[in-house]
Amino acid sequence: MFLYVEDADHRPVYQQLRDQVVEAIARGEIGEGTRLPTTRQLAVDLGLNFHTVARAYDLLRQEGYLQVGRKVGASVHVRRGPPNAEWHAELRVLLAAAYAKGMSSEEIVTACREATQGFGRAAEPKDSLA
Amino acid sequence: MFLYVEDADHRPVYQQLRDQVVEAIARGEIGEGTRLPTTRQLAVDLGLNFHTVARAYDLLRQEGYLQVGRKVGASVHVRRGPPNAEWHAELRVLLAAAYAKGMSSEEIVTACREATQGFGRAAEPKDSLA
DNA sequence: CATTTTGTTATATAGACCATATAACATACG
DNA sequence: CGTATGTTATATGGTCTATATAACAAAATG
Repeated sequence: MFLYVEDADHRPVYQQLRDQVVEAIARGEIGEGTRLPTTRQLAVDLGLNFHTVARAYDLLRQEGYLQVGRKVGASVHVRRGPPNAEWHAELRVLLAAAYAKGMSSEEIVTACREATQGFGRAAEPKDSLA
Repeated sequence: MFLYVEDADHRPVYQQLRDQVVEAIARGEIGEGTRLPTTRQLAVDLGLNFHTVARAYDLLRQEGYLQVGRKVGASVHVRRGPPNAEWHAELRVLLAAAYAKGMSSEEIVTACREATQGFGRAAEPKDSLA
């Protein structure tokens, strides 16, 4: 199950869920059309309030990863497009941290390449998650 | 001046300052030994409370970018070392977001390489900032 | 058409986080 | 010894996060 709550994680819970969905899409674990658990079901599974789950789903909808509708639930439906300025700014800060600590540009690029290993397109839409 | 406050930025102010110092080190604008403005001076310059600035400096000290001492102030003194697991996790999430939106691994690596352009080692220690 | 299911909206509370404020202390320099 | 700079302490107010209760709206199902 790719959705879970890490108490030791400093990110707000809704942000953790958002990040986990994004990574699952990138790894091809879920793809176009895959349905996610309902907000109430996932809340019960993870011991959360369904508003918290709904907040994660809404963020993912705003960012263009999910399609969410009443009665039909949430499913993956990615609005493709290049990263925005904020993404580039976040990338710069993150890579700057490594460079400032002594990593070379080439080592950084290698780390980035390694980070994308494991990414892949999902073969086909799935009905639900295991 | 590489330290400023962006009201539209969603990051807490102390985090913005932290990120700006890290980027300035990576770009070679400041290097080993460079002194930063005192917490009181920078607070006045930016219209902040000096506790807020001190919080940014303390975070940078904990993460190993600055050396801070009473009366002597803060200066760049980087504790070199490979990125930690949290850095790798943040990188994965960030790159996953781009991949999920349709970017290929090669395009992502290219974006990372471009993000490191502009990085460089500072020529020599400087007394203070312009 | 009624019921059920699922997301949405509204209001409220409590705790954590953030920035500020005031005050004082501790260390180090000149 | 006075000054400068960071550190610690306590407090306040606003914002954010997660939860809680309640109800509504849309859509699917039988």
